[in-house]
Amino acid sequence: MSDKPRRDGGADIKMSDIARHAGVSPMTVSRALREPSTVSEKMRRKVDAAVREFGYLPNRIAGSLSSKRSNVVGLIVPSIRNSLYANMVQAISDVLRTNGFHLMIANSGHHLEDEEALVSALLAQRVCGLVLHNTTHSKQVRDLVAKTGVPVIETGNLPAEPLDMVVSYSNFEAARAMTAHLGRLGYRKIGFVTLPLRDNDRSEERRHGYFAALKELGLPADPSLVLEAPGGFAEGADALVRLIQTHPGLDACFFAGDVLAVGALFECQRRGWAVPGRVAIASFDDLDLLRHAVPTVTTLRIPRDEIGRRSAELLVNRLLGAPSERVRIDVGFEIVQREST
Amino acid sequence: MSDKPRRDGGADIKMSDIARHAGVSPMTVSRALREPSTVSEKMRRKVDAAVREFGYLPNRIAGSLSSKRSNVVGLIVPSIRNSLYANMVQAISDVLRTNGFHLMIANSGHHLEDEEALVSALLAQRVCGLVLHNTTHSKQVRDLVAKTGVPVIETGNLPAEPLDMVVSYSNFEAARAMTAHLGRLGYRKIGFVTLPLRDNDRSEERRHGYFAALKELGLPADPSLVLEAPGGFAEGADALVRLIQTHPGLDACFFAGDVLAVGALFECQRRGWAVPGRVAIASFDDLDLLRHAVPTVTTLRIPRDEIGRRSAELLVNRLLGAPSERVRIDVGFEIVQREST
DNA sequence: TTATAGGATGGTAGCGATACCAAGAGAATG
DNA sequence: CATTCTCTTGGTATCGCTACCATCCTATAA
Repeated sequence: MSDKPRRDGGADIKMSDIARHAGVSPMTVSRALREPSTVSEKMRRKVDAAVREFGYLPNRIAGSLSSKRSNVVGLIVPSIRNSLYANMVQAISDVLRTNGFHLMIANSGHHLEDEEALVSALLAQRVCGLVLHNTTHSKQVRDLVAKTGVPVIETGNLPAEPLDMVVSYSNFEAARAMTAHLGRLGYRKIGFVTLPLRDNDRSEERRHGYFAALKELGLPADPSLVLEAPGGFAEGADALVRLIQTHPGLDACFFAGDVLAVGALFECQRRGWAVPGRVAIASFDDLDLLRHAVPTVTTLRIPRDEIGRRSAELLVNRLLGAPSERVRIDVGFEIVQREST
Repeated sequence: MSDKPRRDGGADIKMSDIARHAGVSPMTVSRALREPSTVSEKMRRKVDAAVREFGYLPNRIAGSLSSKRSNVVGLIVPSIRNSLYANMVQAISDVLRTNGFHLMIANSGHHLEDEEALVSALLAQRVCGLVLHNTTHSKQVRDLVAKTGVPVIETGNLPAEPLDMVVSYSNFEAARAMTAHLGRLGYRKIGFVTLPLRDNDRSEERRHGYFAALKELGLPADPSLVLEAPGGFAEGADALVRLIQTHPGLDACFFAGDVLAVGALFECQRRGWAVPGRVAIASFDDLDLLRHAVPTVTTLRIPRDEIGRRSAELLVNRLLGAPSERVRIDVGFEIVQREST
């Protein structure tokens, strides 16, 4: 190939070329492509023919610059890997696509500084909207968002002071509800395993919810019943074993995050601990896995795809002209009682 | 609907504003931002100060149009939900990001027609490169790619006639190797459960691999030992039960796709079928889950993140000027023998 | 028939950056 | 001291499209 990396290939057909070959003005081509109804049948046919003949692809970059309008939404998630986010991303992607928008995705790895850099980068790309799976932001981010005025959806938690629109559930309420549920089932010594609390308001809220429920149940708040563990099968297993060693009377354990519960369940199978006979296990988030494991696992169903869908819908509506009003949607959650408790 | 959706907010600072406030020309600002080394220390400081003062964010859309260069890579996966792809996506995203590129993602839902529409849309956005998790394309797609000359990575299979660059493993070889492995372990009646074959060359290749291995093993090729199932726990369970009902002598089953094996394993636990005593179970793709299940599950390790990483690296190199040559990387696979076989 | 509205077209001027070339200022050379 | 070279800086012309306004034509009303 050539010296300079060229990426527009040989076929560099532009609108004016199509116009010339169709015997119309560039404006007519532009209109025929974007608002066909404003163009006469005859013109439209001429344009369509030329477009097809040359395989013309309008340059959306130029279009965006000229119209000051973009059709790309930016999304920042803590981790793309995590299947919970994946569900949400898929839902967002689907809604955007059916409305002619595209999705630019980035992952912050749970770091606030990274979020800052990514928000800047996405805004520099002039995305027309943002979805942030995170509700605690640096001042920089808040300023940027305020200054540019892009519509923003926050997700993953229900913040006290939202940037703009929010679609989420309450981590506090969810954790409290599950803990209370365990109490109602008669469990008295309930362990709590959480994802790392640092830089993660969601984990923090869940922990508060756990303690709030204990209080309501009239159970002692024993900090040594709380363990912090990075998400993962092995970590869940490990956490359960440690809890049982230090608290032989443990009769239930609530794993507030990602596959921890399943790891623990497998460990019980390995050690021959009956679930829920020896220890009951409850999880957070309705992974498919939990419904099929043996025994099936009690969990909190968070409607991740609904979150994605509604986020995208709100964004699209706003972009299509809906008034700029604060919206706060609590999608709620549901306790799914299964065999493990 | 308000009159005009504006998305550039109040703060609409452009390079010329920064230039004026810094007392330099726009070109100097542009250079100070992109190639600071070509600008004198003094100028750079003036520019930086002004940039910070106004919180200026360069407009990459304008930049791209002007330079005919974009820093966005397009990615099309069959499903964002699927955690296998998620691993790859994350790896791609990471590499791109450290090189200053962004990722636009779309999912085709396994439909070729959708791929076509998405490729067009991404090319209209003037992405500087494409990653396609699919190696069978419509003529339209092949033409588009050829005409625009964008660098393309294909992934997910090793095609006979690649579009451009390929990073993958051989589904045929992988399935053959696993089937042969089961044969070597002494299993004689080996079932095969595959994902839907329609529009999916990867599944098709796996099936061929299975039959090729049977032949090498001198085992009869019995089509009734092959079942097609959509991915999922329940589907895997169901498939195994049906196979065992129709073939009581079944001593092993190879699940060539997505969580099918785990679903089957759970079913065995429910029915009290010993694994591998009653039936051995082998899977495809090294989901974390398989390493932790009880029993642990024999599987094929496909280096999904390596695929993502190397894809992105190839793309970045090409974009940074590497010569345009066909590259075909076979990342291989590995049989992971565990307790289930 | 003339006036007038309204829909369909086209011309022109940007959008906000970068490429390319010209020019000025020093530094280095003979 | 003149001359050449290099390093910075700035001016100008796009990039490919769309907004906006002017124009033209046809249809309807008076």
